[in-house]
Amino acid sequence: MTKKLISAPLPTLKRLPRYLHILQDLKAKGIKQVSATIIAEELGIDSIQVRKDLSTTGIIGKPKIGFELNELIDHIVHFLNWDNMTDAFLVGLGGLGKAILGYDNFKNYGLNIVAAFDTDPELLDTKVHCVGVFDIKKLEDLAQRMKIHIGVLTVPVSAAQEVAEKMVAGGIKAIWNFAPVKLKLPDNIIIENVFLSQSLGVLTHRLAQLKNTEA
Amino acid sequence: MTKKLISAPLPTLKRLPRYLHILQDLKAKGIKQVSATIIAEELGIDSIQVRKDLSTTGIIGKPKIGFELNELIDHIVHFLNWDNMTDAFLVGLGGLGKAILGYDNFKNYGLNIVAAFDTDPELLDTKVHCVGVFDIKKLEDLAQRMKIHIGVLTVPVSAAQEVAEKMVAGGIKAIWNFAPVKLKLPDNIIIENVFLSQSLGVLTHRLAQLKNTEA
DNA sequence: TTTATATCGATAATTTTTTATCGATAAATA
DNA sequence: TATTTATCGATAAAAAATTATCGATATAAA
Repeated sequence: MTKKLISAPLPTLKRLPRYLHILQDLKAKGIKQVSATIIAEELGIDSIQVRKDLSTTGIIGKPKIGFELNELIDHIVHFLNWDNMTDAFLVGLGGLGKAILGYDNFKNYGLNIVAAFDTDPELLDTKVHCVGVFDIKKLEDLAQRMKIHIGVLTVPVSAAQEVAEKMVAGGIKAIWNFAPVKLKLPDNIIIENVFLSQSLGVLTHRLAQLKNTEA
Repeated sequence: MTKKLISAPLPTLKRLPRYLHILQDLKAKGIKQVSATIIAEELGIDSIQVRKDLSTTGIIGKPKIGFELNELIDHIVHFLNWDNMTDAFLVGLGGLGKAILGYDNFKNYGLNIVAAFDTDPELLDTKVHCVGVFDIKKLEDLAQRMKIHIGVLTVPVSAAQEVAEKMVAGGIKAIWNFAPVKLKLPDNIIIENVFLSQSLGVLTHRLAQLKNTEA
Protein backbone atom coordinates (compact mmCIF):
# COMPACT_ATOMS: atom_id res chain seq x y z
CA MET A 1 0.00 0.00 0.00
CA THR A 2 1.47 3.30 -1.09
CA LYS A 3 1.43 6.49 0.87
CA LYS A 4 -1.87 8.30 0.77
CA LEU A 5 -1.60 10.82 -2.01
CA ILE A 6 -3.45 14.04 -1.88
CA SER A 7 -4.97 13.85 -5.28
CA ALA A 8 -8.08 14.92 -7.05
CA PRO A 9 -10.15 13.99 -10.07
CA LEU A 10 -9.04 15.75 -13.22
CA PRO A 11 -12.21 17.83 -13.58
CA THR A 12 -11.75 19.07 -10.03
CA LEU A 13 -8.13 19.90 -10.67
CA LYS A 14 -9.13 21.96 -13.66
CA ARG A 15 -11.71 23.92 -11.74
CA LEU A 16 -9.38 24.93 -8.95
CA PRO A 17 -7.54 27.62 -10.91
CA ARG A 18 -10.87 29.16 -11.81
CA TYR A 19 -11.86 29.30 -8.17
CA LEU A 20 -8.58 30.98 -7.48
CA HIS A 21 -9.31 33.71 -10.01
CA ILE A 22 -12.59 34.46 -8.29
CA LEU A 23 -11.05 34.36 -4.85
CA GLN A 24 -8.26 36.73 -5.74
CA ASP A 25 -10.83 39.09 -7.17
CA LEU A 26 -12.77 39.00 -3.94
CA LYS A 27 -9.62 39.50 -1.93
CA ALA A 28 -8.81 42.62 -3.93
CA LYS A 29 -12.22 43.91 -2.90
CA GLY A 30 -11.31 43.51 0.76
CA ILE A 31 -13.60 40.57 1.44
CA LYS A 32 -12.48 38.24 4.25
CA GLN A 33 -14.80 35.25 4.05
CA VAL A 34 -16.40 33.35 1.23
CA SER A 35 -18.86 30.48 0.83
CA ALA A 36 -19.07 27.79 -1.83
CA THR A 37 -22.37 29.36 -2.82
CA ILE A 38 -20.73 32.64 -3.74
CA ILE A 39 -17.98 31.04 -5.80
CA ALA A 40 -20.56 28.91 -7.59
CA GLU A 41 -22.75 31.88 -8.45
CA GLU A 42 -19.78 33.77 -9.76
CA LEU A 43 -18.89 30.92 -12.12
CA GLY A 44 -22.40 29.82 -12.96
CA ILE A 45 -21.90 26.30 -11.68
CA ASP A 46 -23.36 24.18 -8.88
CA SER A 47 -22.46 25.11 -5.31
CA ILE A 48 -22.40 21.46 -4.27
CA GLN A 49 -19.71 20.88 -6.79
CA VAL A 50 -17.63 23.73 -5.46
CA ARG A 51 -17.99 22.44 -1.92
CA LYS A 52 -16.98 18.97 -3.02
CA ASP A 53 -13.98 20.24 -4.96
CA LEU A 54 -12.80 22.28 -2.02
CA SER A 55 -13.20 19.41 0.40
CA THR A 56 -11.16 17.24 -1.96
CA THR A 57 -8.21 19.53 -1.35
CA GLY A 58 -8.65 18.97 2.37
CA ILE A 59 -9.70 22.40 3.53
CA ILE A 60 -12.51 22.66 6.08
CA GLY A 61 -15.01 25.43 6.42
CA LYS A 62 -17.52 26.57 8.97
CA PRO A 63 -21.28 26.14 8.68
CA LYS A 64 -23.16 29.34 7.98
CA ILE A 65 -19.90 31.20 7.25
CA GLY A 66 -17.92 29.34 4.65
CA PHE A 67 -14.17 29.72 4.41
CA GLU A 68 -11.56 32.23 5.47
CA LEU A 69 -10.61 33.82 2.17
CA ASN A 70 -6.88 34.04 2.75
CA GLU A 71 -6.68 30.56 4.13
CA LEU A 72 -8.61 29.17 1.19
CA ILE A 73 -6.42 30.92 -1.35
CA ASP A 74 -3.25 29.71 0.33
CA HIS A 75 -4.68 26.24 0.50
CA ILE A 76 -5.50 25.97 -3.20
CA VAL A 77 -2.23 27.62 -4.19
CA HIS A 78 -0.40 25.05 -2.13
CA PHE A 79 -2.46 22.20 -3.51
CA LEU A 80 -1.47 23.17 -7.05
CA ASN A 81 2.10 23.65 -5.85
CA TRP A 82 2.02 27.25 -6.99
CA ASP A 83 3.72 28.36 -3.81
CA ASN A 84 6.86 26.58 -4.94
CA MET A 85 8.33 28.35 -7.92
CA THR A 86 9.62 25.70 -10.31
CA ASP A 87 12.30 26.58 -12.83
CA ALA A 88 11.53 25.69 -16.43
CA PHE A 89 13.00 25.78 -19.91
CA LEU A 90 11.07 26.91 -22.95
CA VAL A 91 11.94 25.58 -26.37
CA GLY A 92 10.72 27.20 -29.57
CA LEU A 93 10.67 30.96 -29.95
CA GLY A 94 7.97 31.33 -32.56
CA GLY A 95 5.04 33.62 -31.91
CA LEU A 96 3.58 31.45 -29.21
CA GLY A 97 6.86 30.85 -27.43
CA LYS A 98 7.56 34.56 -27.31
CA ALA A 99 4.05 35.27 -26.11
CA ILE A 100 4.44 32.83 -23.24
CA LEU A 101 7.80 34.29 -22.30
CA GLY A 102 6.24 37.73 -22.27
CA TYR A 103 3.37 36.73 -20.05
CA ASP A 104 5.08 37.02 -16.70
CA ASN A 105 1.89 36.08 -14.89
CA PHE A 106 3.00 32.50 -15.00
CA LYS A 107 5.14 33.35 -12.02
CA ASN A 108 1.89 33.43 -10.06
CA TYR A 109 1.31 29.92 -11.26
CA GLY A 110 4.57 28.58 -9.91
CA LEU A 111 6.32 28.60 -13.25
CA ASN A 112 9.64 30.38 -13.67
CA ILE A 113 11.09 30.20 -17.15
CA VAL A 114 14.83 30.62 -16.71
CA ALA A 115 16.08 29.98 -20.22
CA ALA A 116 14.81 29.64 -23.77
CA PHE A 117 16.10 27.61 -26.69
CA ASP A 118 15.84 27.83 -30.43
CA THR A 119 17.75 26.96 -33.57
CA ASP A 120 17.53 30.40 -35.16
CA PRO A 121 21.09 31.86 -35.16
CA GLU A 122 19.65 35.37 -35.06
CA LEU A 123 18.24 34.75 -31.64
CA LEU A 124 21.14 32.96 -29.99
CA ASP A 125 22.77 34.69 -27.06
CA THR A 126 20.18 37.45 -27.14
CA LYS A 127 17.47 37.97 -24.55
CA VAL A 128 13.76 37.76 -25.19
CA HIS A 129 11.62 39.31 -22.49
CA CYS A 130 14.64 39.22 -20.18
CA VAL A 131 15.24 35.52 -20.70
CA GLY A 132 18.46 34.31 -22.31
CA VAL A 133 18.23 32.34 -25.54
CA PHE A 134 20.55 29.42 -26.17
CA ASP A 135 21.24 26.92 -28.87
CA ILE A 136 19.05 23.89 -28.63
CA LYS A 137 22.18 21.75 -28.60
CA LYS A 138 22.86 22.96 -25.08
CA LEU A 139 19.45 21.97 -23.83
CA GLU A 140 20.23 18.52 -22.49
CA ASP A 141 23.39 19.47 -20.70
CA LEU A 142 22.01 22.66 -19.17
CA ALA A 143 18.81 20.96 -18.03
CA GLN A 144 20.85 18.39 -16.20
CA ARG A 145 23.18 20.83 -14.59
CA MET A 146 20.43 23.21 -13.53
CA LYS A 147 18.15 20.38 -12.43
CA ILE A 148 15.27 21.62 -14.55
CA HIS A 149 12.09 19.56 -14.23
CA ILE A 150 9.59 21.38 -16.44
CA GLY A 151 9.86 21.94 -20.18
CA VAL A 152 7.56 24.18 -22.20
CA LEU A 153 7.38 22.91 -25.75
CA THR A 154 6.40 25.51 -28.35
CA VAL A 155 8.17 24.20 -31.43
CA PRO A 156 6.50 23.21 -34.70
CA VAL A 157 4.98 19.75 -34.94
CA SER A 158 7.83 18.51 -37.07
CA ALA A 159 10.37 19.10 -34.28
CA ALA A 160 8.24 18.30 -31.26
CA GLN A 161 9.03 14.62 -30.72
CA GLU A 162 12.76 15.11 -31.13
CA VAL A 163 12.92 18.07 -28.77
CA ALA A 164 10.74 16.29 -26.23
CA GLU A 165 13.18 13.40 -26.20
CA LYS A 166 16.03 15.80 -25.58
CA MET A 167 14.12 17.25 -22.67
CA VAL A 168 13.65 13.81 -21.18
CA ALA A 169 17.33 13.03 -21.73
CA GLY A 170 18.12 16.20 -19.80
CA GLY A 171 16.10 14.99 -16.83
CA ILE A 172 12.93 16.95 -17.44
CA LYS A 173 9.97 15.25 -15.79
CA ALA A 174 7.00 17.25 -17.00
CA ILE A 175 6.30 18.74 -20.42
CA TRP A 176 3.79 21.43 -21.19
CA ASN A 177 3.19 20.69 -24.83
CA PHE A 178 1.68 23.16 -27.28
CA ALA A 179 2.47 21.20 -30.45
CA PRO A 180 -0.58 19.39 -31.80
CA VAL A 181 1.00 15.98 -31.79
CA LYS A 182 0.98 12.97 -29.52
CA LEU A 183 4.38 12.75 -27.84
CA LYS A 184 5.69 9.24 -27.37
CA LEU A 185 7.65 9.28 -24.16
CA PRO A 186 8.21 6.99 -21.17
CA ASP A 187 5.19 6.52 -18.92
CA ASN A 188 6.71 8.32 -15.99
CA ILE A 189 6.94 11.60 -17.90
CA ILE A 190 4.06 13.96 -17.17
CA ILE A 191 2.66 15.44 -20.35
CA GLU A 192 0.09 18.19 -20.33
CA ASN A 193 -1.15 19.10 -23.78
CA VAL A 194 -2.65 22.38 -24.90
CA PHE A 195 -4.40 21.68 -28.16
CA LEU A 196 -6.10 24.83 -29.31
CA SER A 197 -7.79 22.90 -32.08
CA GLN A 198 -9.83 21.04 -29.47
CA SER A 199 -11.29 24.18 -28.06
CA LEU A 200 -11.81 25.68 -31.50
CA GLY A 201 -13.55 22.53 -32.67
CA VAL A 202 -16.04 22.77 -29.84
CA LEU A 203 -16.72 26.36 -30.77
CA THR A 204 -17.13 25.91 -34.50
CA HIS A 205 -19.28 22.82 -34.05
CA ARG A 206 -21.60 24.59 -31.67
CA LEU A 207 -21.86 27.63 -33.85
CA ALA A 208 -22.84 25.44 -36.79
CA GLN A 209 -25.43 23.71 -34.62
CA LEU A 210 -26.82 27.05 -33.53
CA LYS A 211 -27.21 28.15 -37.11
CA ASN A 212 -28.86 24.87 -37.99
CA THR A 213 -31.50 25.18 -35.33
CA GLU A 214 -32.14 28.83 -36.17
CA ALA A 215 -32.57 28.10 -39.84
CA MET B 1 -35.28 25.68 -20.20
CA THR B 2 -32.69 25.93 -22.93
CA LYS B 3 -33.02 23.86 -26.03
CA LYS B 4 -30.49 21.11 -26.39
CA LEU B 5 -28.10 21.89 -29.19
CA ILE B 6 -25.15 19.65 -28.51
CA SER B 7 -25.08 16.61 -30.73
CA ALA B 8 -22.04 14.97 -29.21
CA PRO B 9 -20.75 14.72 -25.65
CA LEU B 10 -18.12 17.31 -24.88
CA PRO B 11 -15.34 14.75 -24.31
CA THR B 12 -16.07 13.23 -27.70
CA LEU B 13 -16.04 16.62 -29.37
CA LYS B 14 -12.65 17.33 -27.87
CA ARG B 15 -11.17 14.08 -29.08
CA LEU B 16 -12.24 14.54 -32.69
CA PRO B 17 -9.54 17.08 -33.57
CA ARG B 18 -6.94 14.70 -32.20
CA TYR B 19 -8.23 11.91 -34.41
CA LEU B 20 -8.00 14.28 -37.30
CA HIS B 21 -4.33 14.95 -36.62
CA ILE B 22 -3.60 11.25 -36.73
CA LEU B 23 -5.68 10.70 -39.83
CA GLN B 24 -4.00 13.49 -41.75
CA ASP B 25 -0.67 12.04 -40.78
CA LEU B 26 -1.71 8.66 -42.15
CA LYS B 27 -3.05 10.25 -45.30
CA ALA B 28 0.30 11.92 -45.89
CA LYS B 29 1.82 8.46 -45.73
CA GLY B 30 -0.46 7.29 -48.51
CA ILE B 31 -2.65 5.06 -46.41
CA LYS B 32 -6.18 4.54 -47.67
CA GLN B 33 -8.00 2.76 -44.86
CA VAL B 34 -7.90 2.96 -41.12
CA SER B 35 -9.48 1.17 -38.17
CA ALA B 36 -10.47 2.47 -34.78
CA THR B 37 -7.80 0.19 -33.37
CA ILE B 38 -5.04 2.00 -35.20
CA ILE B 39 -6.21 5.45 -34.17
CA ALA B 40 -6.51 4.27 -30.60
CA GLU B 41 -3.01 2.81 -30.53
CA GLU B 42 -1.60 5.97 -31.98
CA LEU B 43 -3.17 8.05 -29.21
CA GLY B 44 -2.77 5.56 -26.40
CA ILE B 45 -6.48 5.36 -25.68
CA ASP B 46 -9.15 2.69 -25.86
CA SER B 47 -10.25 1.52 -29.31
CA ILE B 48 -13.83 1.10 -28.15
CA GLN B 49 -13.90 4.74 -27.29
CA VAL B 50 -12.65 5.72 -30.70
CA ARG B 51 -15.27 3.55 -32.36
CA LYS B 52 -17.96 5.07 -30.21
CA ASP B 53 -16.81 8.61 -30.87
CA LEU B 54 -16.75 8.02 -34.59
CA SER B 55 -20.17 6.46 -34.61
CA THR B 56 -21.49 9.49 -32.72
CA THR B 57 -20.62 11.59 -35.74
CA GLY B 58 -22.67 9.24 -37.89
CA ILE B 59 -20.00 7.62 -40.03
CA ILE B 60 -20.19 3.90 -40.68
CA GLY B 61 -17.33 1.52 -41.23
CA LYS B 62 -16.83 -1.99 -42.48
CA PRO B 63 -16.06 -5.01 -40.30
CA LYS B 64 -12.51 -6.29 -40.60
CA ILE B 65 -11.50 -3.19 -42.61
CA GLY B 66 -12.42 -0.06 -40.72
CA PHE B 67 -13.01 3.21 -42.48
CA GLU B 68 -12.08 4.80 -45.78
CA LEU B 69 -9.47 7.34 -44.71
CA ASN B 70 -10.56 10.18 -46.98
CA GLU B 71 -14.19 9.69 -46.21
CA LEU B 72 -13.50 9.66 -42.48
CA ILE B 73 -11.44 12.84 -42.62
CA ASP B 74 -14.09 14.65 -44.62
CA HIS B 75 -16.72 13.42 -42.25
CA ILE B 76 -15.02 14.72 -39.11
CA VAL B 77 -14.03 17.96 -40.79
CA HIS B 78 -17.65 18.49 -41.72
CA PHE B 79 -18.89 17.54 -38.29
CA LEU B 80 -16.70 20.25 -36.75
CA ASN B 81 -17.79 22.62 -39.51
CA TRP B 82 -14.20 23.07 -40.56
CA ASP B 83 -15.16 22.79 -44.20
CA ASN B 84 -16.97 26.11 -43.88
CA MET B 85 -14.52 28.90 -43.36
CA THR B 86 -15.99 31.34 -40.85
CA ASP B 87 -14.80 34.92 -40.76
CA ALA B 88 -13.70 36.21 -37.37
CA PHE B 89 -12.42 39.30 -35.62
CA LEU B 90 -9.56 39.24 -33.16
CA VAL B 91 -9.34 41.84 -30.41
CA GLY B 92 -6.19 42.48 -28.42
CA LEU B 93 -2.80 42.55 -30.12
CA GLY B 94 -0.57 41.64 -27.23
CA GLY B 95 1.85 38.76 -27.55
CA LEU B 96 -0.83 36.12 -27.66
CA GLY B 97 -3.04 37.99 -30.11
CA LYS B 98 -0.12 38.43 -32.47
CA ALA B 99 0.86 34.80 -32.11
CA ILE B 100 -2.63 33.67 -33.04
CA LEU B 101 -2.70 35.98 -36.04
CA GLY B 102 0.61 34.56 -37.15
CA TYR B 103 -0.51 30.97 -36.91
CA ASP B 104 -2.25 30.64 -40.24
CA ASN B 105 -3.02 27.00 -39.56
CA PHE B 106 -6.31 28.07 -38.09
CA LYS B 107 -7.54 28.28 -41.64
CA ASN B 108 -7.50 24.49 -41.59
CA TYR B 109 -9.77 24.69 -38.61
CA GLY B 110 -12.40 26.78 -40.33
CA LEU B 111 -11.30 30.05 -38.80
CA ASN B 112 -10.47 33.04 -40.96
CA ILE B 113 -9.43 36.12 -39.05
CA VAL B 114 -10.26 39.05 -41.30
CA ALA B 115 -9.52 41.99 -39.03
CA ALA B 116 -7.85 42.80 -35.73
CA PHE B 117 -8.57 45.50 -33.17
CA ASP B 118 -6.61 47.25 -30.50
CA THR B 119 -6.42 50.55 -28.68
CA ASP B 120 -2.71 51.14 -29.26
CA PRO B 121 -2.42 54.14 -31.66
CA GLU B 122 0.91 52.78 -32.91
CA LEU B 123 -0.81 49.78 -34.40
CA LEU B 124 -3.86 51.41 -35.96
CA ASP B 125 -4.15 51.20 -39.70
CA THR B 126 -1.08 48.97 -39.92
CA LYS B 127 -1.10 45.32 -40.81
CA VAL B 128 -0.02 42.49 -38.54
CA HIS B 129 0.60 39.21 -40.30
CA CYS B 130 -1.32 40.56 -43.31
CA VAL B 131 -4.39 41.42 -41.24
CA GLY B 132 -5.53 45.02 -40.93
CA VAL B 133 -5.65 46.58 -37.47
CA PHE B 134 -8.46 48.96 -36.54
CA ASP B 135 -9.52 51.04 -33.61
CA ILE B 136 -11.61 49.12 -31.18
CA LYS B 137 -14.28 51.80 -31.50
CA LYS B 138 -15.05 50.50 -34.96
CA LEU B 139 -15.55 46.94 -33.77
CA GLU B 140 -19.29 46.97 -33.26
CA ASP B 141 -20.14 48.69 -36.50
CA LEU B 142 -17.79 46.62 -38.63
CA ALA B 143 -18.89 43.35 -37.09
CA GLN B 144 -22.47 44.17 -37.95
CA ARG B 145 -21.74 45.23 -41.48
CA MET B 146 -19.49 42.29 -42.22
CA LYS B 147 -21.80 39.85 -40.45
CA ILE B 148 -19.01 38.48 -38.28
CA HIS B 149 -20.05 35.67 -35.96
CA ILE B 150 -16.82 34.68 -34.19
CA GLY B 151 -14.72 36.88 -31.95
CA VAL B 152 -11.28 35.95 -30.64
CA LEU B 153 -10.68 37.71 -27.34
CA THR B 154 -7.03 38.21 -26.43
CA VAL B 155 -7.21 41.37 -24.35
CA PRO B 156 -6.09 41.70 -20.72
CA VAL B 157 -8.52 40.61 -18.03
CA SER B 158 -9.34 44.20 -17.17
CA ALA B 159 -10.79 44.86 -20.62
CA ALA B 160 -12.28 41.47 -21.39
CA GLN B 161 -15.86 41.93 -20.19
CA GLU B 162 -16.24 45.29 -21.86
CA VAL B 163 -14.85 44.11 -25.19
CA ALA B 164 -16.95 40.95 -25.06
CA GLU B 165 -20.06 43.06 -24.67
CA LYS B 166 -19.07 45.12 -27.70
CA MET B 167 -18.66 41.91 -29.67
CA VAL B 168 -22.14 40.80 -28.68
CA ALA B 169 -23.53 44.23 -29.57
CA GLY B 170 -21.93 43.79 -32.98
CA GLY B 171 -23.80 40.54 -33.53
CA ILE B 172 -21.00 38.14 -32.68
CA LYS B 173 -22.43 34.80 -31.58
CA ALA B 174 -19.38 32.87 -30.42
CA ILE B 175 -16.37 34.05 -28.45
CA TRP B 176 -13.05 32.26 -28.17
CA ASN B 177 -11.87 33.70 -24.89
CA PHE B 178 -8.25 33.69 -23.76
CA ALA B 179 -8.68 36.08 -20.84
CA PRO B 180 -8.77 34.22 -17.52
CA VAL B 181 -12.09 35.65 -16.44
CA LYS B 182 -15.68 34.49 -16.46
CA LEU B 183 -17.53 36.49 -19.10
CA LYS B 184 -21.08 37.44 -18.18
CA LEU B 185 -23.04 37.40 -21.40
CA PRO B 186 -26.49 36.33 -22.58
CA ASP B 187 -27.12 32.58 -22.54
CA ASN B 188 -27.34 32.28 -26.30
CA ILE B 189 -23.74 33.42 -26.77
CA ILE B 190 -21.32 30.53 -27.20
CA ILE B 191 -18.22 30.98 -25.07
CA GLU B 192 -15.21 28.75 -25.36
CA ASN B 193 -12.54 29.50 -22.80
CA VAL B 194 -8.85 28.75 -23.06
CA PHE B 195 -7.50 29.01 -19.56
CA LEU B 196 -3.84 28.09 -19.63
CA SER B 197 -3.76 28.18 -15.86
CA GLN B 198 -5.99 25.10 -15.79
CA SER B 199 -3.59 23.06 -17.79
CA LEU B 200 -0.61 24.39 -15.90
CA GLY B 201 -2.29 23.62 -12.60
CA VAL B 202 -2.71 19.99 -13.59
CA LEU B 203 0.94 19.82 -14.53
CA THR B 204 2.39 21.47 -11.43
CA HIS B 205 0.13 19.48 -9.13
CA ARG B 206 1.16 16.21 -10.71
CA LEU B 207 4.81 17.08 -10.64
CA ALA B 208 4.56 17.86 -6.94
CA GLN B 209 2.81 14.53 -6.39
CA LEU B 210 5.51 12.72 -8.26
CA LYS B 211 8.18 14.28 -6.11
CA ASN B 212 6.25 13.41 -2.97
CA THR B 213 6.08 9.75 -3.83
CA GLU B 214 9.71 9.62 -4.82
CA ALA B 215 10.83 11.21 -1.59
C1' DT C 1 -14.63 -24.00 -50.16
C1' DT C 2 -14.04 -23.80 -45.39
C1' DT C 3 -11.89 -21.76 -41.44
C1' DA C 4 -9.68 -18.13 -39.04
C1' DT C 5 -9.35 -13.34 -37.94
C1' DA C 6 -9.96 -8.40 -37.40
C1' DT C 7 -13.22 -5.17 -36.90
C1' DC C 8 -17.77 -3.27 -36.77
C1' DG C 9 -22.03 -1.75 -34.22
C1' DA C 10 -25.25 -2.65 -30.56
C1' DT C 11 -26.08 -3.52 -25.92
C1' DA C 12 -24.61 -4.14 -21.21
C1' DA C 13 -21.69 -3.42 -17.22
C1' DT C 14 -18.64 -0.55 -14.79
C1' DT C 15 -16.63 3.54 -13.31
C1' DT C 16 -16.53 8.36 -12.77
C1' DT C 17 -18.65 12.64 -12.15
C1' DT C 18 -22.38 15.45 -10.95
C1' DT C 19 -26.37 16.52 -8.37
C1' DA C 20 -29.57 15.78 -4.42
C1' DT C 21 -30.68 14.99 0.44
C1' DC C 22 -30.14 15.67 5.20
C1' DG C 23 -28.51 16.20 9.96
C1' DA C 24 -25.20 19.24 12.34
C1' DT C 25 -23.52 23.76 13.50
C1' DA C 26 -22.29 28.63 13.84
C1' DA C 27 -24.05 33.01 13.65
C1' DA C 28 -27.99 36.34 13.39
C1' DT C 29 -32.42 37.65 15.00
C1' DA C 30 -36.63 37.61 17.69
C1' DT D 1 -32.68 32.39 25.56
C1' DA D 2 -35.08 30.31 21.74
C1' DT D 3 -35.73 30.41 16.81
C1' DT D 4 -34.37 31.09 12.25
C1' DT D 5 -31.06 30.82 8.62
C1' DA D 6 -27.09 29.84 5.69
C1' DT D 7 -23.76 26.76 5.10
C1' DC D 8 -20.98 22.76 5.97
C1' DG D 9 -19.72 17.76 5.30
C1' DA D 10 -21.29 13.09 4.70
C1' DT D 11 -23.95 9.97 2.30
C1' DA D 12 -27.04 8.68 -1.40
C1' DA D 13 -28.98 9.03 -5.97
C1' DA D 14 -28.70 10.22 -10.72
C1' DA D 15 -26.39 11.14 -14.87
C1' DA D 16 -22.57 10.80 -17.90
C1' DA D 17 -18.63 8.65 -19.65
C1' DT D 18 -15.78 4.74 -20.25
C1' DT D 19 -14.94 -0.02 -20.84
C1' DA D 20 -16.51 -4.82 -21.74
C1' DT D 21 -19.14 -8.34 -24.23
C1' DC D 22 -20.94 -10.43 -28.21
C1' DG D 23 -23.11 -11.57 -32.64
C1' DA D 24 -22.47 -10.18 -37.48
C1' DT D 25 -19.60 -9.50 -41.43
C1' DA D 26 -15.89 -8.72 -44.73
C1' DT D 27 -11.48 -10.30 -45.99
C1' DA D 28 -7.47 -13.43 -45.81
C1' DA D 29 -5.53 -17.89 -45.21
C1' DA D 30 -5.81 -22.89 -45.12
